[in-house]
Amino acid sequence: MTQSAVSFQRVVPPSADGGRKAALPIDERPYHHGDLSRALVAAGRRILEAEGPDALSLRAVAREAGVSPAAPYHHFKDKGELLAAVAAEGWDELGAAIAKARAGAPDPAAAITEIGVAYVVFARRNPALYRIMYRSACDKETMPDHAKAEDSGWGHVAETLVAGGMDPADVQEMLLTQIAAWCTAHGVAEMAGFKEFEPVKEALGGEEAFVRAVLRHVGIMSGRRNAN
Amino acid sequence: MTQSAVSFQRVVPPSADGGRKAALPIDERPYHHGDLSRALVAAGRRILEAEGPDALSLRAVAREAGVSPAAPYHHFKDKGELLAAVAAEGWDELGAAIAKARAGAPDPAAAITEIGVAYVVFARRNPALYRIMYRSACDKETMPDHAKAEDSGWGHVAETLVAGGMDPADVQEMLLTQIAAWCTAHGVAEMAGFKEFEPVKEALGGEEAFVRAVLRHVGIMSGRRNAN
DNA sequence: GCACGTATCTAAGCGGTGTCAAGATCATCT
DNA sequence: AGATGATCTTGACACCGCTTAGATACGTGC
Repeated sequence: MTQSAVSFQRVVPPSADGGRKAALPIDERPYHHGDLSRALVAAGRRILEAEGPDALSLRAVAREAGVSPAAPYHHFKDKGELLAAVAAEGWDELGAAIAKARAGAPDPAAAITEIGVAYVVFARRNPALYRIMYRSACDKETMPDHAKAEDSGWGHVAETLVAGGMDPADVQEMLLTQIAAWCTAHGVAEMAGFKEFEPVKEALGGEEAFVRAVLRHVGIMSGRRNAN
Repeated sequence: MTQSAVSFQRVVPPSADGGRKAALPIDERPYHHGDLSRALVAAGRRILEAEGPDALSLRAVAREAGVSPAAPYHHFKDKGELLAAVAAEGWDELGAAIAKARAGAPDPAAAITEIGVAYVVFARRNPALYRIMYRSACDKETMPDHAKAEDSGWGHVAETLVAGGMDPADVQEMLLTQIAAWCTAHGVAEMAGFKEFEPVKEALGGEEAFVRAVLRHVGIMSGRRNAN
């Protein structure tokens, strides 16, 4: 494409406001968005944070992106695929948070706990996003691709277990440990907000301390061995 | 009320077919149902089992019960309240399954594992119901009343821990242990179907053995103590 | 520099949903 | 018998996911 034909929809670069164009006067709105799929995902996350997962409709996302209700169908097969794209972003960010937590831990045993804490903290800070993330996974009964990639939570747990002395050839033991760790983190993530636990949280000095206590209580890789 | 005024809508007792009346000729259908709220919950469970949680709409429930779309609003404030009623039934049944599993265990340590297995088995056999159960709990960030009642999962875990020697006065330790157990069971319940775990399940001889292995791996109350 | 194919978007509409307001019907109490 | 309150229906509204048909703009080939 020649530079002479610079298209006017780039006057406001799409990344500047996350793809929102609804504020523009109608006749200044370009027919082609330019980067709609990314803008739709961004709009989805905004709605998610502002109004919760139940408000996340395809039409609302299109509205937020300043586009007709049918436009998203040219970028996503259906609503589920859009949600999966939003969820994928979440899994990536969760993976990054976990990597950071692991890097800051002094030894593998501590790393396992810190990974769990980072997991729960992420889920508690982004509850709507976390629900979307898990819903698409549970529906398909598969771990999301972004969650089992190398630089993801799952991978970091595996590496940490090996660093802590576990034999990577013992696939069964590795898997059982990873599953146990993952399940506990997921459970804590979904239940940590329950009002019944407020007293304990206060006694321990806040929710993060509470989470740490629960995870340590389970004690994945804390030196104990199983009676089997 | 006098017995002389026996109402004709009792000709077919509501429990006989679970409240379904759609099969009756239209002009034989009584204007008043007689036991609609119970029938609606029963209809909800039928739809849940037959078509999954996404098909569980208020209108579908009303249809299944042979009643107009607005009728449920005279018995439930909104859709959420109907779902909560369905969920409550689920929590009761889960409590019963847990009680049974606990009763069949030789000692407290085994009981904890069996309780967990019963929990996961229930969730895996009634996946749609289980999702409804947890959704209404997570939305309100409270344990469902039916789940924390005396003869419920939560109560049975507590009693088992005490029977195993834990000091009930140590509220914090009790709660942390219960939470850890509950979280693990919930996590396993939601992830046990993941395709990635198929090999391990086969190696262990089925899904129930797999669940047992994971739960034992966490080892709530299996004689080990925490490094804390 | 222009035409054409294709990607992108809009408009209109279908059947479905949750929810509400108004009216019909029935059980019961006086 | 008449009034009252509970229960159910009818009809409507706004929103939803999704489809089809047509409009528009981009970029490539000439």
